[in-house]
Amino acid sequence: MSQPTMEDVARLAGVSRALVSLVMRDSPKVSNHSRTAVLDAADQLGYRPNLAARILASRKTSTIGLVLDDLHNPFFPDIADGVNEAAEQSDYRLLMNSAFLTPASEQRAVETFLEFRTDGVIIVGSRLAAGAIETAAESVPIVVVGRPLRSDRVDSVNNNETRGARLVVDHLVELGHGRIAHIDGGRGAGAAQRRAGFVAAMKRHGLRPDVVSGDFTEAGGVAAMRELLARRRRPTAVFAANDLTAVGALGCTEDAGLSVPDDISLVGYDNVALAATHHISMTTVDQPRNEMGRLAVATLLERLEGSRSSVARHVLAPSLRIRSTTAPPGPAARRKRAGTRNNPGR
Amino acid sequence: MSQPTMEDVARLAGVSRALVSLVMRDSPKVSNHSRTAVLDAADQLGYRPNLAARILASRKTSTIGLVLDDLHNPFFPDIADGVNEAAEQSDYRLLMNSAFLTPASEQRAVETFLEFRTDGVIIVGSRLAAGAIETAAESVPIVVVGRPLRSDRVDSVNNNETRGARLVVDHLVELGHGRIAHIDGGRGAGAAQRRAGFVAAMKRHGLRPDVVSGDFTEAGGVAAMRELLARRRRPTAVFAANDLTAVGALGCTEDAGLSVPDDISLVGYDNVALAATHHISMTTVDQPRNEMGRLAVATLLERLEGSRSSVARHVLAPSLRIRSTTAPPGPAARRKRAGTRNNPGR
DNA sequence: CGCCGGGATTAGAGCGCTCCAATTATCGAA
DNA sequence: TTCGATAATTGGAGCGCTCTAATCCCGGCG
Repeated sequence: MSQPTMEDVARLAGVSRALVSLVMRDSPKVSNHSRTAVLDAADQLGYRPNLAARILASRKTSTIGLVLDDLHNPFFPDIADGVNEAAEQSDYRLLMNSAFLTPASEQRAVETFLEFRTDGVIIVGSRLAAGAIETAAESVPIVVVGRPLRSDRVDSVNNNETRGARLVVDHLVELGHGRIAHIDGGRGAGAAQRRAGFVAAMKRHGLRPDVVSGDFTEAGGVAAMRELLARRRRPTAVFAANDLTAVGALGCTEDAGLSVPDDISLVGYDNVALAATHHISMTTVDQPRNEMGRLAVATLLERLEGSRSSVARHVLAPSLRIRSTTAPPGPAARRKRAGTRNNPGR
Repeated sequence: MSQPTMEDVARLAGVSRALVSLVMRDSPKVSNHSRTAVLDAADQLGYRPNLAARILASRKTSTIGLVLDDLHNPFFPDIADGVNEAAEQSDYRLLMNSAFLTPASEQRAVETFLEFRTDGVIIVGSRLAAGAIETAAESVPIVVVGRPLRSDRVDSVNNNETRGARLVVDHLVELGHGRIAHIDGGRGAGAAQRRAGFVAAMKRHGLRPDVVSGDFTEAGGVAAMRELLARRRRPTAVFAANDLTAVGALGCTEDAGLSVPDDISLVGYDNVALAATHHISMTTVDQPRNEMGRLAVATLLERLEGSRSSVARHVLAPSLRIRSTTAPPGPAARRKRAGTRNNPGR
């Protein structure tokens, strides 16, 4: 299990260690003859460069670290896809870590990357205190995705949360809803902005904003919905902070023998693939996740290549996707729509 | 951005580099006095040990690498949770990578860990050729999860695929189904065994096994189901290779105006959280994913601590979860059940 | 009062690689 | 044939840490 080193390869190939190093890095200034000799020897020994040594000597890792808040939320893998695609086209290798929904885990993940001295770090859906991110950014360029952040040192990529929330409220109000509740994302990234956007939009319409707390998970959606349904006066529409929460709320509502959207309209956020399936067909707000991932990498590379030193704050436009979980409220509306909606039958 | 080194800390604290090293590793043989001095100095400088240097000098990374085939399939995050929990209780740090469903990406991910010299690697749902895994295992202990493998050097953790498939077929046959199709997982991990299990079980019942190809993705499920529905004689039941595929098939079936389970019964595999939601309520085969993740770590640690040198092949028992997507076939059965099934209404 | 033992500390030799300056080989031109 | 230039190769000095062996320090003991 003890691995061969460059020294071993050099000896076998009958050249110097430095030459082997050049070959391993595809330097053009190596004769074909010695190149093949080295490559053969390396192959024969099963040689593989030692990353740690390489990093130590070269003082760069050619690696970017990606921290995802929650792998169970499809939003994150979607971003990861974008990040991966962009990273593949660069010379950087990707290393990931999950925050498993807790700040402590996230901190640990980031810390690992800092110790590793990755060239850059992308944090998606950070739950860290702004100060902690700021501090980390002192030692490595960081791009935060999906977490609005006003910092003049940390780059960020977001969608316009306020606007997204407004799109939802406007849509529901237009349908005739007045009692609209919001299941928020608690301390999750972007939750505060979505909540604020909801409150502002409601007030704009002269409506009373009603917020119950959630946590961006499906279970959280179930719990919050249960609470809402238990009320004397139920809301006629519910805006969940993300699709995962909305799916939980959907299941809970049906469990209670109510129908969506006949009894209650439901809106999510993110436009995760699941929401788009015929079976769920959730009205939601789309965030261009793949693009956000790619943009995060591009933003990071600008820093790494030194082509930008000022802070970058990208804010992409969200868009409403109207599907089958929203409809006008009340029995009248329900009757009016009878027979016109597709009904999966399950 | 240039980081302080141990040397800097030592100088500031007025001690030697070696002492700082001891403090950083919580050695007990350091006086309280110098410990605080060092810690203060480190803090003041914002010192963070350099992982690369540390690894190089100590010849161990205290890191285990985790490679997941597809983040979009909740099966993998579930396993990751188990792995994380177990890793947290050990002294090993976790580093992840996604294979993004392609062998090439997976190979790259594994390669990164090999160069990094992680102490061990856990590959979940590997698509690599057995030979490639075997080769990699020459330089680092590897545990493969969710991919049956006969190797006398690579440890593995699996559920009994054959048995899982049999549970499904038996259940469907018991309900009265005869025309049962299987949407397989193509080249995905474990797909071959599930397929074989399906074929064997069908034959045992004297039925003709009908297999169409899928790829463990939702899109694959949609495509395969479309093909099945287009047939002159549709199957009365479909066994999808995993839940993701089943969800795709479900949506597709409903799109076609058919009802599950009235027109077609549907079974998945994995028992992913999504399948358990009231809204989907999918009959499926449960794999103890969290436990599998933990077991993978335990298995790896045994190797690392040298308490086992023989190969370990854990095979856990799958179990059937009967929910609302399976029912007896045919119009008669349908009539019989009229009004008895819960109907979400959407 | 010198010596001993053990805890605390330190010097120094690497770990496997990159990078730079320096050396050697190669080759055409004068 | 010689020289300069260019190409190819090499030695050696680190990169920032760990680890072993050696040293230091100090109180207690004979």
